[in-house]
Amino acid sequence: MNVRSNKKHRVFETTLKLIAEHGLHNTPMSLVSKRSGISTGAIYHHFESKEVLINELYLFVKQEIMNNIFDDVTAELNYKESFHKIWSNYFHYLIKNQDILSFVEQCSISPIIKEQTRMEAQKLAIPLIDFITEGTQKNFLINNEIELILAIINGNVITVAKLHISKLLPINKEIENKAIQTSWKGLSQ
Amino acid sequence: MNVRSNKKHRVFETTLKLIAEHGLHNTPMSLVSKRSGISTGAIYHHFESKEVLINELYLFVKQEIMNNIFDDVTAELNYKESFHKIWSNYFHYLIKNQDILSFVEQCSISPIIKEQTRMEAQKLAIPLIDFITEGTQKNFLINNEIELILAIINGNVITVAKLHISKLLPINKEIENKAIQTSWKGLSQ
Amino acid sequence: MNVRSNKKHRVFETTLKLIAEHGLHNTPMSLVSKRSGISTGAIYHHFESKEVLINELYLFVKQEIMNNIFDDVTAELNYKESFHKIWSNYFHYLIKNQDILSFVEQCSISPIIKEQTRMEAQKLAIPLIDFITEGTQKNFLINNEIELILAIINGNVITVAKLHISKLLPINKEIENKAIQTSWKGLSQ
Amino acid sequence: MNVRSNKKHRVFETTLKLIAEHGLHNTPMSLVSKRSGISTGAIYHHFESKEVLINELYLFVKQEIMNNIFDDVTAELNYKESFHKIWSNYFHYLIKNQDILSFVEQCSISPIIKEQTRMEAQKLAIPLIDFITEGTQKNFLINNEIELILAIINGNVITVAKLHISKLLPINKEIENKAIQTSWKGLSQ
DNA sequence: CATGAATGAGCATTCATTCAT
DNA sequence: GATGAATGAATGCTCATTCAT
Repeated sequence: MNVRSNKKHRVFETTLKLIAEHGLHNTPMSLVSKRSGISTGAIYHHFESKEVLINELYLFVKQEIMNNIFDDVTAELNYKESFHKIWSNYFHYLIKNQDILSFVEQCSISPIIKEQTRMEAQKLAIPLIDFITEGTQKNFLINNEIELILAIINGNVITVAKLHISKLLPINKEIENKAIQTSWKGLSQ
Repeated sequence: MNVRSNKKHRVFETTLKLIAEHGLHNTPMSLVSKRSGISTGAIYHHFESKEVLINELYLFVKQEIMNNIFDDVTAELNYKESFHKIWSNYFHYLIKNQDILSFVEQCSISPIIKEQTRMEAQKLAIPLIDFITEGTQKNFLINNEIELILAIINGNVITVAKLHISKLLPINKEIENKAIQTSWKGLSQ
Repeated sequence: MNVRSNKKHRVFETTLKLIAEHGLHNTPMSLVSKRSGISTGAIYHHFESKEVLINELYLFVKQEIMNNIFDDVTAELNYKESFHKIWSNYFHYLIKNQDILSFVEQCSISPIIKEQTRMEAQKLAIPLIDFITEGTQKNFLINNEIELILAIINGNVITVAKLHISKLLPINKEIENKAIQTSWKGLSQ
Repeated sequence: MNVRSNKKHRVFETTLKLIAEHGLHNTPMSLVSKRSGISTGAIYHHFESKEVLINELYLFVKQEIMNNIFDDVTAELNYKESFHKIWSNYFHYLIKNQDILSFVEQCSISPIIKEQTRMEAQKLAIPLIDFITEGTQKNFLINNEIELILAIINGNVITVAKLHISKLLPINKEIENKAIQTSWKGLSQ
């Protein structure tokens, strides 16, 4: 990463942390500047506006998630095992990166994320869509619309991660496995 | 409803609409005042601060949801049929009240909602918890932690409602039934 | 004048003074607020934006000028005497209100004044246009386009007032009279 | 012109255009840099500050005007004809260089132009002052103060040029001649 | 000499909240 | 209780100027 993207990266990290801590509604640019050690002017050199920063950050974290969920999903695993691995990777990524979970959820339906951004974010999910498509074609998964299956898996992972974070039900390996079983049982043939 | 709660109600409705439209981060009290036709002074008479208003509204809509999801869930229905009915009621309530869905999701993990509020909201779900507890005790549902089952059902309904609203996949009766089947299949014994 | 317009009036006076002193480019709203003793919020309650404030002020001072230049122009005066009186009233108004002269001149060709405002300002000059029209119809003035005559008179008064203020040539009664003679001689038949 | 002054010249031209377009109050150095293709660093190498740039530009355009108004004013013309020619040259220069007219007028009374600059600008008018002095000495012009005559001529030309640009009264050759007659009639013996 | 990213004080404007009426 | 004008700290953003490369 060069100096330029390094700076963007620092702004991303700081913004993520602050929004998780103070909320989307309560994170001034001045605080992002102070905490990141980058002047407001420099931030605005990299991002046209706060809205653009948030939207770019949204795409960035969506990409980061995708970069992590296929870890150790090798050719040796069968479909069910791969499903299990991806679900688990995704889940552990979220609970290790609670700022990201918090940010993505605050944005999930907020008008701050523009239609264009949501469309681009959808494109980032293509590897996951391919995986699901494969599952339906080979009759591992029920023959539902791909978007529905994707949404349900995504929703399940996030739901369980939020449950863990809320401390209402700390998720240990056993409960995690139950949750994955529930997802798989609902969606498999 | 007396005059006082009538006014609170108007503030709630207006705030809900505005937050769905402009986002939690972008809904000034002055706009709530203008749109509701209630002076800022009067709003502050009913709500100590904006934060209090948001938190009270959060509890209000959570209650409203609960008030609607048991409609037509009568003694004549068996457990699976009741599950189906509740899921469907919840889903249709959300897509008929998209402002509520949008508001609840924007708040779902935001620090604007206080711990105390979340705990009270949890209490409102008792009828649903009872329904799930019954299901696990009578072995209609898998023997998972109640909180996990509740979270997964809740997550599924919201996920599918958001999918519908996003227009990525408009949900007709057929797809709705597939979604309910998926939930049931995952969670039932 | 009621309380409301009183406040607008105070903002006008302060802004006028500050723009004359610091220039159109260098007069922040915060200073207008501090000097007028009216909070920025209150200023923005009365004026949508700084641009709107400047444009309204422009119309206000144009009106003020018109309110003063027909003083003592009575039916007893003949046309030439009236011309002399108006010229003199206008001139003395400007040198007594140098802030107004400075402001009007800074705005005279600046894009800060909108087309709409210029059109409305033009309407305020109707009494003067009527006076010139009378002069051309009764052959006191040369048969030039009214707009040309108006512009030349206006330009002459402002030019001489600026000369006085610049201290390059302090204008006493004798020089003032010479200047008026020059205007009259150029424009009369 | 060497490389250095060439660059200054490009900055002048760009600044002029931008101030005419966006106003004295709304022309950032960054825009001057971008539009001129000269880095801000380089601009600050040639001009100590923005204020210095504006003041130098003011003198530059005043000089440019003077460089053009004596065109074709040859020994063969009599005084009145020379007066006519100068007036016309000045007028046509302004309407061909509306950016200059706009800039000079925005500066005309603004505190952005320093006393020192105004004094130097006055010196540039010496050829014109000589011409007027000659006119008064030879009794072609009325015996008024030179500064007054200069100011009135200058004011008349600018006034008529602004009238043309404002489109309130497009000035054709006929009207131009009327305007010149008015100036001459007012100022000649 | 030239560049243009970086700085940060300063700007226009907003908005939660108060309080005189 | 109700009103909404007023407050002024805080916000998003700009821009004159600097300085490392």
